[in-house]
Amino acid sequence: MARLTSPRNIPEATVSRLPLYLRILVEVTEQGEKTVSSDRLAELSGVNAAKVRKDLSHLGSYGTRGVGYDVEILMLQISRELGLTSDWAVAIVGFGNLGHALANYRGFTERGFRIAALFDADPRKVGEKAAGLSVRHMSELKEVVGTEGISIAIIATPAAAAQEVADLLVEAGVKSILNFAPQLINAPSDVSIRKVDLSMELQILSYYLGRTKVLDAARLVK
Amino acid sequence: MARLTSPRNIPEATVSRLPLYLRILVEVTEQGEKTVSSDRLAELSGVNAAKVRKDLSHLGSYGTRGVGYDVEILMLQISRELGLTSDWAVAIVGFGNLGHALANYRGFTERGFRIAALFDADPRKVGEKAAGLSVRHMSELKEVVGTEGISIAIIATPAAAAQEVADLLVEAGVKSILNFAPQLINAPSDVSIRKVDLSMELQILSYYLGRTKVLDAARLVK
DNA sequence: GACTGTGAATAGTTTCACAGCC
DNA sequence: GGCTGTGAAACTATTCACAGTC
Repeated sequence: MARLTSPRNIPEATVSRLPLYLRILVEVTEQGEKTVSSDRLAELSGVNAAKVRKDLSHLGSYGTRGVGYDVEILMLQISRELGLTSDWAVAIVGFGNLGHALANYRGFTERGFRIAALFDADPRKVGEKAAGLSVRHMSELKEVVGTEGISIAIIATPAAAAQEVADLLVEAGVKSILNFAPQLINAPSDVSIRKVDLSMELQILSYYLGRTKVLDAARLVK
Repeated sequence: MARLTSPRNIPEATVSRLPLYLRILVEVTEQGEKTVSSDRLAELSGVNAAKVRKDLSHLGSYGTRGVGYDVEILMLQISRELGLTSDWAVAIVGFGNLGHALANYRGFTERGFRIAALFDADPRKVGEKAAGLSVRHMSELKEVVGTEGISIAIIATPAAAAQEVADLLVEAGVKSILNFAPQLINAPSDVSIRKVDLSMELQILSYYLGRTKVLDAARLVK
């Protein structure tokens, strides 16, 4: 199925920054501040002020010239746009080190993502507990996705299992996948996939380390 | 210090894909294939073939028209460009769930990143063990960074501690930081920082979930 | 005939700069 | 005077399309 443009279409780059602004706004609220300027948001988020304004303009006009943005209203608008007005149920597949850590990660629940089920293919792990849940066997996946109303799944399996797991998830009706396995996942185009590859991040840092070294060397030669 | 352009300057977007190609090439080698075309690399990496070719052209001309790329040579060139020809020593700061999981993560060592030290500010965690290492107290950080030759640090602390930890790391001479704390980190411009915000990833997925819902609804109305 | 390397075209993103409003 | 909202300009990245090479 082809992806249609949504009613109000927000650029990808902007979407990926909205959660950041939301986090900052929560912090600002906790400080008791009622309004915030694009300059202040820029400072707190590490994003250029013009970019903040352009990003926020995609949500509509919720700022007041000369004053700034009403923090409360802006939070609401961003939450609404991101679909965070109700909580989402999340499943974690793969109960190794990473899956275990993610199950216990406070940040998810704090931001309205309820970890609703844990799965593993290894019968020895089935029944282990974390975050008040027992690990279930993969064979239960389809059923549990239905009963728990799971919309988002996190893949934290070894690379070799990732595609198979993704297929099962798609079959069960999951439309959003966050993939931690270092493995490309193919899925129908109506399924959103994001990936986090931890080793890749270090390898990218390694590149820039190299560049700095070259600079240092150049400086020494001078 | 201002960031200078490096000798052969590779676009950021390309740099961030080089580790991906490298991973694919390792897989291809294991299959015993000696050459690989941009089409095949595209298929295996989920990147468009023209983009693959343009990316690789930034390394120089290591392909052969009518044949493809020599897998061995290409791996070597990418490794060299990414500065992965020797292993890097990595420190993990923060020994909570996530820090613990990262310490045991096989992917890092498999790709040449040696976890060389673990730190935590909590005296009760000091002495705990993971991956053959004992957790050390933050007060030892500066010294250990020197003796272990640590170039890259991973911050896996709560948000509130992240900036302070980053300051200590910078003071100790660390030039690359991977930040898992949901908190902006400020550092001198010669320090590279990458961030991974797990909740943000789910929030972004939530946005696209919302879009699909709208589509489904639209279909139902029709 | 198969495949790379790359200019040219296109698309997407960021930044500037300022008119317009409070 | 302070600050938003936004066209226009600048930059970055992607994709096309094909000449050039093996």
